[in-house]
Amino acid sequence: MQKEHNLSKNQKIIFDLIDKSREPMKAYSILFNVQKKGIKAPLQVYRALDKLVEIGKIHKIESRNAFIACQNSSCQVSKATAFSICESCENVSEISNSKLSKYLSNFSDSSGMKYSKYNLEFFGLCKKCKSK
Amino acid sequence: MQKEHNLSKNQKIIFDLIDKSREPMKAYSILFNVQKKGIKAPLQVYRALDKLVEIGKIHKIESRNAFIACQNSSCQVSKATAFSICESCENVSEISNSKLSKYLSNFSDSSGMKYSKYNLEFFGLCKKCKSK
DNA sequence: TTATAAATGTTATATTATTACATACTGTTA
DNA sequence: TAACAGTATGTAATAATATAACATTTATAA
Repeated sequence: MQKEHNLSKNQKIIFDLIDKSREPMKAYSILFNVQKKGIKAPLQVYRALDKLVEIGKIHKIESRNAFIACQNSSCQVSKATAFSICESCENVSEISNSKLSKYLSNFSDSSGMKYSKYNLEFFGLCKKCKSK
Repeated sequence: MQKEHNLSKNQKIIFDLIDKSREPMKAYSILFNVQKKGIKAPLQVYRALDKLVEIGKIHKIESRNAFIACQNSSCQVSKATAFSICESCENVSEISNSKLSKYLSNFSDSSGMKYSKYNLEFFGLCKKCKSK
């Protein structure tokens, strides 16, 4: 199970904002949105984001420099993430597919490298955009 | 087969530099290295990088904002990329594993999304760093 | 309670990437 | 070859993303 983390004040403000958002949020858009709550500087945002990523409450979409709340109540998600990204509407969702995650978590090759984490991003067109 | 592209002057300068590098290169490090060749501005670098990525001669390592030359002579690689990244020495290499690429290229789920591209980044410790 | 780790606040700055606009080159085809 | 379209280049300015450095405060636990 995921360890229960007591979020600090800033962490909670920022997590709640991201969690409510239907789309990935960028750091400076987060900053803009929390300024009325007293969070004034980029570093305050980035520190909270770093922590939230570390404990798996949010994920960074690397190709977009944006953050979404974890959709997955199960454990280990911060070490094994997969997303689908629509290149037209930019909708992003977390893929929760146990076969996929099992396959990738168990992946090993001849390089002698020990993999402890992965991030996978699929790109394409979502149902809506496909039919346009 | 991969279409043969005649690289332009800037594209060639920048590709050659990246191709010779044993590690992923960042845009501004590339800029610094090609200034003696007359490429003076970030935009000149980014334009060449964009094109080189588009035609699959290089790949962007999203989690590192860095670029490496494609190690794969086969086609389609720019649409189906996988890398292993050592979190200690930051060594990055392209994974060429046909089972993995087949599995991911054929991946589909119930979302109704049509996937046309993916990027996968594995993290861990390489052989050398593991034994330290 | 005292020490330690974690979080916060603040200023400044570094790094990564794009906009906007003008010009030049390359290849095609009329 | 002239005209065109598409691609590439040059340049300046600026936007967007992220971190360094330092001082202080709060939470946790020994």
